Amino acid sequence: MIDLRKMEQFVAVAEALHFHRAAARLGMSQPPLTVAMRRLEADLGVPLLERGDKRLLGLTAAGEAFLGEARETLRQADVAIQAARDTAAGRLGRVRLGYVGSALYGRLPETIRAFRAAKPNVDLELREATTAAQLADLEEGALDVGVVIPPVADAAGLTLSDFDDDRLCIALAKDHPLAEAGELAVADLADEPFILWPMVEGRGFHLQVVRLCANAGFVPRVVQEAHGMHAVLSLVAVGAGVAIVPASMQTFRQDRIVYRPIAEPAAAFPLCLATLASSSRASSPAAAAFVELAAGASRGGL
Amino acid sequence: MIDLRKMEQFVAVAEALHFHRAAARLGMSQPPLTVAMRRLEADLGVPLLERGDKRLLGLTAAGEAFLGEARETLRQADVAIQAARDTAAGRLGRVRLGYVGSALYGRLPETIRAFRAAKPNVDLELREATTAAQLADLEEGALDVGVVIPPVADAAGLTLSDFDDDRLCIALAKDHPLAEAGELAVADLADEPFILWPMVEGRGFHLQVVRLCANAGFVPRVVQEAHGMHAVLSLVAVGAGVAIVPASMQTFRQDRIVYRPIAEPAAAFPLCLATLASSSRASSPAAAAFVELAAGASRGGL
DNA sequence: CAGGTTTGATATGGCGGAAGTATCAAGCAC
DNA sequence: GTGCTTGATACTTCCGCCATATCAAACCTG
Repeated sequence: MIDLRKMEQFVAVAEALHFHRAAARLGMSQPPLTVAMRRLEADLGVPLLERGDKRLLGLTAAGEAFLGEARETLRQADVAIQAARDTAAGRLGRVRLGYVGSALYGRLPETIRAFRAAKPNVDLELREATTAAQLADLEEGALDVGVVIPPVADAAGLTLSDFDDDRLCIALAKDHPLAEAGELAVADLADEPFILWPMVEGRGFHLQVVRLCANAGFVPRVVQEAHGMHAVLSLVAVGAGVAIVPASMQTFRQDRIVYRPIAEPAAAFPLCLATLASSSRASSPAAAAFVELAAGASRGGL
Repeated sequence: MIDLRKMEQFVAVAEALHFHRAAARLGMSQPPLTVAMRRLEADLGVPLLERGDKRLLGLTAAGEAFLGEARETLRQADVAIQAARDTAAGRLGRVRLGYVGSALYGRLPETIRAFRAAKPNVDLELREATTAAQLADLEEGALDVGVVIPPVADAAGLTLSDFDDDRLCIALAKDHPLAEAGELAVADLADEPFILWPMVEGRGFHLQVVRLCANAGFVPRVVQEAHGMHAVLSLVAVGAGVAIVPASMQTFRQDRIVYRPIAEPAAAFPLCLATLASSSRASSPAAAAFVELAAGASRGGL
């Protein structure tokens, strides 16, 4: 019989293309894995692995086809188990929500609060991660909903919906020469020292700022990287440089900082909700409810 | 471990709400089924069945939730198995088929139609390309099957098989002086104005014609290039010149055109199917099926 | 209420599958 | 060649599943 265990083993072998490493990942030894794969092939009546002389070369076409469907089967089996446990525990569901760090300064916190209030029995798991990591997790079924920074190459069956439509603005020390101006263009900052948060933490936002400067014809001279938006603003306050931040940061008022809007249309800073097309349909009604609530709030303004 | 067998058993029990009948349906006896269900519940850590005093009353909420997802899991597992088998049998998959432009005027279209009808679940991707480009793509694994013009230097492990055995013929305006002749030699055309399709579109065919003329001792005087075989024939029809075309074009009868066979053996215009030797074996059964169908039809005449 | 029927639970033995250890065989690197 | 890598094979052990046999409780029937 072809059971989930064999599928799991096959997926490991197919991914590692190496019996020994696959066995290690499965926490077993190599010989039974070899035997299991031969047996799986025998049960299917179809070769899945292409064996060169004493070395795995790759998957056959059938192997490729089986790999994808087996992954889906394992994911679905997990859904079944979770569904039973969640229901028994009185939970109506679970939403694993990923978000890029910069989303915390927009309307995401309010949305989270609203969802928790509307569905107190749904587990909302929060995970900060980059856009790329979230998309990967979504495809693996490790995430239900992601708050990501577009553009997103829709490799797999991802569904996107607008979530937040923030803009970027410029944060300056109050006594900065440019602080008097009404509206600034990004180009005005060409010679200013920049404070930016590091590439590793919030890659999408980092790129957004760099791209905005590139459009204005210069490369920002970064004098300081700061972890976290509040650290960035603290450095701006002490006059270390200027920063480009989400406009929603203006809610954090501080005497020594002034915010100036950015004229360029390129200063738009939208966020999208991404879900796996198949996931929102069947396997997670709770996730669908989250997306719906977020979209509804979006239409209703804030 | 929770495997597919237990899910299958649970579905049977949940549907029958009766251990004996469920066991009968599963082709097993009742006692192990009872044990299996207890074990399933223990593994999940959740009761699924509501037991009245010595009688199954129904499912718990968790049981209901699990039932649906378990059914889906079983369905998906079946999809995985079928996908592997169908792919191996060539019923499912993808064939990337390259062809030289002139192949479109032979039996390729009919072959494509027959294959699509025979294997509706196989993606047949069509790409027009020169012989050289196809051979390169085949070696890179970017193409599964190519319809090419021989001769082909079998650099790598390419497998060739005869596909089409057309001949070239001469197309003349009906009132052309040579139209009365029975069979013509290419040399008879030495002083005629030629209509040819351009080098860029159908390089192999272009060369074939030029070579044929060179064998007959002259260089064709090309008065007009026309994109596409039908454009060529239209120009022939209005008396702009003569053309050498695949004999299969004779199926496009037109009052103002006559076709004449060419005596020379060099007027053969064969096409071959090329596949990567290793590919036809394992990595693409669908491609192998295409080749087989093409070869079978070839043997069967038509 | 007695006795049989229905329905599920329990006990035990056999069989098969899966994992482990040990070992082998073939290719590859130095 | 020597040693390493990588997969295949042999054999043993152990665990889980299934079947038969049996039990226990509830239900039905006269």
